[in-house]
Amino acid sequence: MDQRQKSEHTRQLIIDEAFKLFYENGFKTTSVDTIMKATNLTKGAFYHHFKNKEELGIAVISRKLQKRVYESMIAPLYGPEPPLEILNGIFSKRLKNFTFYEKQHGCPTNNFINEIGDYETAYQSALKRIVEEWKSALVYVLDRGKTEGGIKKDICSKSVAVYLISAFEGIRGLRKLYDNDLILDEYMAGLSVYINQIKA
Amino acid sequence: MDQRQKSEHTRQLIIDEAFKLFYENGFKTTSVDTIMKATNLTKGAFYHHFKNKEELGIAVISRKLQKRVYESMIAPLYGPEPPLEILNGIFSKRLKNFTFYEKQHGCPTNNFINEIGDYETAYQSALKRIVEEWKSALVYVLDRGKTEGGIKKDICSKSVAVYLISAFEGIRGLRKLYDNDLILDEYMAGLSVYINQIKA
DNA sequence: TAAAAAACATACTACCTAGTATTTATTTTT
DNA sequence: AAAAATAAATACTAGGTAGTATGTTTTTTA
Repeated sequence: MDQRQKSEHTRQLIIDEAFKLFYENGFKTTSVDTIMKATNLTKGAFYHHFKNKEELGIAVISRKLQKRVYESMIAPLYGPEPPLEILNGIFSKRLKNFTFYEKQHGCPTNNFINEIGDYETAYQSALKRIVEEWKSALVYVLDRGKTEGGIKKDICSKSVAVYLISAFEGIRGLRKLYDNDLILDEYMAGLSVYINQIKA
Repeated sequence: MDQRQKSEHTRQLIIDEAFKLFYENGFKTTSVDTIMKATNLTKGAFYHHFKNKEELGIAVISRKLQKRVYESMIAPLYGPEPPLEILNGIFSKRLKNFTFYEKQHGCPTNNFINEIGDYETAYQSALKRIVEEWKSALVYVLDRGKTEGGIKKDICSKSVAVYLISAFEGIRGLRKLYDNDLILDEYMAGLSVYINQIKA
């Protein structure tokens, strides 16, 4: 492995372990020491690759989080299936298939938003970029539904997109408080009322 | 002031200052020292009134948070106005009237849920109690709408309640990322689509 | 009014925290 | 192969952290 590859590998390793620990224990309460212990490297390596903890936070958000959201929540929106079917898959079906671990710890993006979304503009911007990308993709699929048929033409795509995202992030937080999926079932039934209203 | 009153006053002072600091800077990152500095008392006073920081956290949730949510989000649900009007007031109108400070820092309950909702069962239970009380009140007003007319009889009150709460908590988080109310307007338009669907 | 108890203050401990300074090992370049 | 550059380790600093031990003041009780 040449130097460039090795360096990139280490950087990614730090980001990966940091993401995991941030997700499980929170951003502000996860120390650089703890992260580096998880990588089996030392503090020297950390400060060689990152200026400070904030730079790592931004990297975790814009590299790791962004990618995860894109793969699971955004890319499917550009698929060929009927819009309503896609929406149901993203906002409903997916939920029940989360692991215990994912249900317990909620949505990584939502956790970041609520923990450090009001902390510094750098974090705000990085997180906002994710939300905006998601919103755009939703507007795209809703507009497609309007032209192809299946979705009412008189609803505002942006508004529906925001409401869908809000409810999804909200339920991922609420689920943390419970030890079973009942609240998820109720959310899903509540969502289907919504989907029903935008159906043409 | 007799001893009992004085003691209760101090306890409440600590809870109030703690709530404020937790709201602005997070629970885990607000130190006991910082809280006691805000009260102009010392650590001795703190550990006389509370066993440890966790006990304070629980007190803030079950005394301060619960009360706030009750007054602003739950009590109005038992008012005499038409159900749909009440729902619009709670989940929509209220939003725009939040102060800059409240928009910036989001919903105190939601912040707690996302920061420590997966941390310890003691926190979970205390937070769950708030959500359940809110949910019950929503079910009450939805059921009233069904019998009095105004709300469709074939929707599941519990599900609609959960979906409304989810979306509300979600948007209070998202709003942190933006420096204006556009996202709130979109949420409100998205909500009105929902309200429209449950209307009889 | 003396004793007891409650309310609080002061001073401390042991440990964790982000970040720095310096050294060593490994590659890459010349 | 020597010089330069990069990757990473080690050892440190200055300050924050929850919690404790003990002392002092005020209020209540007997």
